Amino acid sequence: MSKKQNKEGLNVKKQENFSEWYTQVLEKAEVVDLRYNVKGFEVIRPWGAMIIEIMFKLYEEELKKQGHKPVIFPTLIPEENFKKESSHVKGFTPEVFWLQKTQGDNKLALRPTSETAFYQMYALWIRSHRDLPLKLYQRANIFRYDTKATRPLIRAREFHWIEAHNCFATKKQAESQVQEDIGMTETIMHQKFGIYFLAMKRPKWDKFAGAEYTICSDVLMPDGKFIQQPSTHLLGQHFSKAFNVKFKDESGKEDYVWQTCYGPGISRMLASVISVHGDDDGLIMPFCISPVQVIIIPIFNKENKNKILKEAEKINEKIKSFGLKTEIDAGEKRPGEKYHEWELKGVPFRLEIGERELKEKKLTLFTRDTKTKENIQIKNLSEIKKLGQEFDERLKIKADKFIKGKIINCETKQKIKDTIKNKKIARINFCSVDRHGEKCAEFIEKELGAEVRGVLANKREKAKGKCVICGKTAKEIVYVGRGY
RNA sequence: GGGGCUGUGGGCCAGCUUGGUAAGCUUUCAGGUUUGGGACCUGACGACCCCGGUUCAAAUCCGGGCAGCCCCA
Repeated sequence: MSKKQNKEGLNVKKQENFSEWYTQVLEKAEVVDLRYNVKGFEVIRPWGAMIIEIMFKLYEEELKKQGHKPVIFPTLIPEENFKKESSHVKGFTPEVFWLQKTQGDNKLALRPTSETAFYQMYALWIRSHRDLPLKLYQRANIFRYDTKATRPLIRAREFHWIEAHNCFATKKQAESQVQEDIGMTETIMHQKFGIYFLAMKRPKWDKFAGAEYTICSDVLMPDGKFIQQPSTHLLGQHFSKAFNVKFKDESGKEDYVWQTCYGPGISRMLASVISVHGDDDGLIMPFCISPVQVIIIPIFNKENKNKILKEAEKINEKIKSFGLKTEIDAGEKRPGEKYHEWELKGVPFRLEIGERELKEKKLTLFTRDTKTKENIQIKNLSEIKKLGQEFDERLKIKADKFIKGKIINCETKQKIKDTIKNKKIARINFCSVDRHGEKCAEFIEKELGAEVRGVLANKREKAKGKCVICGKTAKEIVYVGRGY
């Protein structure tokens, strides 16, 4: 290993070895520390935690805007709650972490998700149509004993998410909530964080345990694998019947509420932000979620140190006054080393201030994604806010392009196989996403090494012809890819 | 779930075949010198994943465990 490679920078290229790149960038940019000694659990370090905090905030602001209120539920759920909804208990029991301490005959679980905690309380809180709609969310960590290989942030056994649990008087209202949820994923994850997704209605055999249907946002990672991001579920009345969540309508008639739930996984979303935007020099944080939006690097020597630092402080205050997150790196390291560190951390803009800048009353501005340096007049510093928006727009456009040309229509099994091998997505005629298609899906998993991710949620695509797998009449067009 | 590989100072790793004083680079700390793209000099701190077995003697061989990575399902 050469001297250069021993330094703190990355020594693999994202394109050549994504797995290794991902692990390195997580640790070297100090997002997480992977040395914690429980499988599937990682320590999130300050840089990562600050990013996650901002992501939570943006998401929660949007939830509140859409009429949700926050709530905080206990981490423990008694076994009897799980058992109330039969498919839920079947789906989640294998993944539950059970506690050794029990409550009478009741085993206690670390929540893998909180439907069964929320809804017994909803039964107490909801009496009348006046109590509806009820839209609550919580910020929570949840625990799932995933039996697949774990990957930091991508597939962890603890993750940090938001879960929203909503109740309505009618199915129609519940269905429009599902649409609102997809819209929220678009507004926050795509428009703000720059992560492009396909809204996929999952096949019947792959829906959330206890739901009528599930719509997920599938994000394509640089290695050609899908990662499931926020999903929204139409729970219908399955849970409300199980937990006896009833209301009286205007005419005094009693009915079970219609429910939905929505789960944006923030830690997992961070995995996508890192993977989608990052490059061979490290992270590239979107301006709107970077804990430091502008890093100021003073360039000084013994003689002019005080003068330069004082000037840097002035600039810092000025940028702060525009409502931006900024910091001065006044340490004794040489400028070059500071440049590398902050580029590794993905800070969008760097301002350099030294003797030269002082003389000419301008600053040198480096932009992380384009790696360009330009001069900016001190009096024009307020422009940085606008530059930040342009920065995020560029990231988004670049990320959107990634999926272009990746969706391949496949008419034969061999072509599906080749498409998957080429890290692309197969779009195929498929017999059916209800029970009858499951055998074909199993074939695809076993023989072709990929998963049926579902049908497009918001675009009715008509299939013509035969199912590529079994040859029966195709009812649907489905998307097939590898998944995490 | 199946297979493969790996585990040595904070980080990257050599040593393991053939058992016998654990090497190097980097980081960190102290001092000096320096500061416009990963500087240099001097000195110091710091390690064999865990449990058991074989042996006069185990980083090394054997068994088990734990953790990580990769491939497959």
